[in-house]
Amino acid sequence: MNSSFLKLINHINRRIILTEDEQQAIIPHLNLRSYLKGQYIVQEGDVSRNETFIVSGKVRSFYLDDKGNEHIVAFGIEDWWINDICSYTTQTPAEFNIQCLEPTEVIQISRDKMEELFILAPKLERYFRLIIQKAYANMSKRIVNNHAQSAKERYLSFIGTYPDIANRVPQYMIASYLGITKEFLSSLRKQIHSDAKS
Amino acid sequence: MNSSFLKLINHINRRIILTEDEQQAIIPHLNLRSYLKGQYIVQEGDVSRNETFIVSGKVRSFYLDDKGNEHIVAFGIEDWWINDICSYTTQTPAEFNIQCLEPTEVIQISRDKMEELFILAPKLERYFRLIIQKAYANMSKRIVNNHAQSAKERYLSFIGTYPDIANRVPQYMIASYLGITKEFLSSLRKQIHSDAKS
DNA sequence: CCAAAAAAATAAGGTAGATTAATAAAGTTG
DNA sequence: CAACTTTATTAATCTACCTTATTTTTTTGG
Repeated sequence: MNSSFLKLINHINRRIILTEDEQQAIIPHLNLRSYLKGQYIVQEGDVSRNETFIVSGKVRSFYLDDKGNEHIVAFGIEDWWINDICSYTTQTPAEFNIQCLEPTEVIQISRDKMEELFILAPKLERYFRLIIQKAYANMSKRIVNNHAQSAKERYLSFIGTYPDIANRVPQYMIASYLGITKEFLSSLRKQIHSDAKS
Repeated sequence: MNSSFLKLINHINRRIILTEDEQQAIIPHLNLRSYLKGQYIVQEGDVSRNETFIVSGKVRSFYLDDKGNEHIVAFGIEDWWINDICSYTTQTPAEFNIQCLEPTEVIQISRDKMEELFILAPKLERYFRLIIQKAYANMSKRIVNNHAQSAKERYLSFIGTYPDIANRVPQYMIASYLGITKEFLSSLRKQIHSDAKS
């Protein structure tokens, strides 16, 4: 089996049990696709037609406000699903952009194919329920932490939890994700470094 | 059929199609329960053992930080599911409290009963997937709005979207939900009222 | 390997929202 | 309805974080 497809099948098998037959049946519904750095998987205003699983690479999901400021909602890395779920489920124009931060390989499943898959292997409903439940729980904690913690605490917690993201995306994007300006993040980093020395 | 159960069945039927048999089979798995104002459906430190659907009443889900400050994560009203999903799925101690703000009637389904239900009617996996997807999409927008909008804008948007909650819970809880202090919310309201007059 | 662009750092001045503390209003209960 | 508790207002002071502007460093690509 193609190693990218295998990666997804393994991801599924870690959460539910697929028979050999089911695994084989799923494969033809999958669509492998490569994006270059900077390219968009979903653009604001377009309708999101696919569920997207990241095989390799790194993406960001962001929102442009009235003043043209970017607000990063989420990063996506290897082995994560990423989408504008609202656009995908209601087939309405996306409010978020999903852009590749490096060359990125993904597996996509169109909405029609997804419905076929759910009939073929209803267990997949559970798989996606578990995935989104996890994402929801993380979002809830993030809401709370945004209120309960200072920017410095949130930054330290972020680089602790996602060191690979922290090291490989520009700082101004981390600032945007944390909800602070790049200038303020820069000054926090200065503080943190001088704290570490003394 | 008991009218509370009917309320839940209708809620399900609005998203998936249940046969008459399936509806009848679901009923015995449901557990009707009443709480008084102030009582806890889930307490921090306890394990959440049930999925909980609000038939009537109003609840809040909140987190206590190190300094003992309350941070409201969500409100729950009629026809909403509410839970500490992380605690429920992993059967670990809850980080959030879920407390009734008025006398509240709920339908609960224990984890074991839920597994039986999923075998009985696998469609329910889809129902819960749809429910949580919606909640996730709302959370994402809330994260963005917390960054893109001022406290005043968030407050106005909140009372516009949830007038029934805004009118029936104390202001200091709305402040907590919005991530601001009650004093600052009070001053925002003063501004808003004088804006309206001039 | 150099020029241009993108990202990061620095610094001064400004503001949204926090903190503290005191008072007033509204709800609750015996 | 009086005493008490909870909730809301007001106001002064304070600070975490923003804005704007300039400079330095790093990355990119021809």
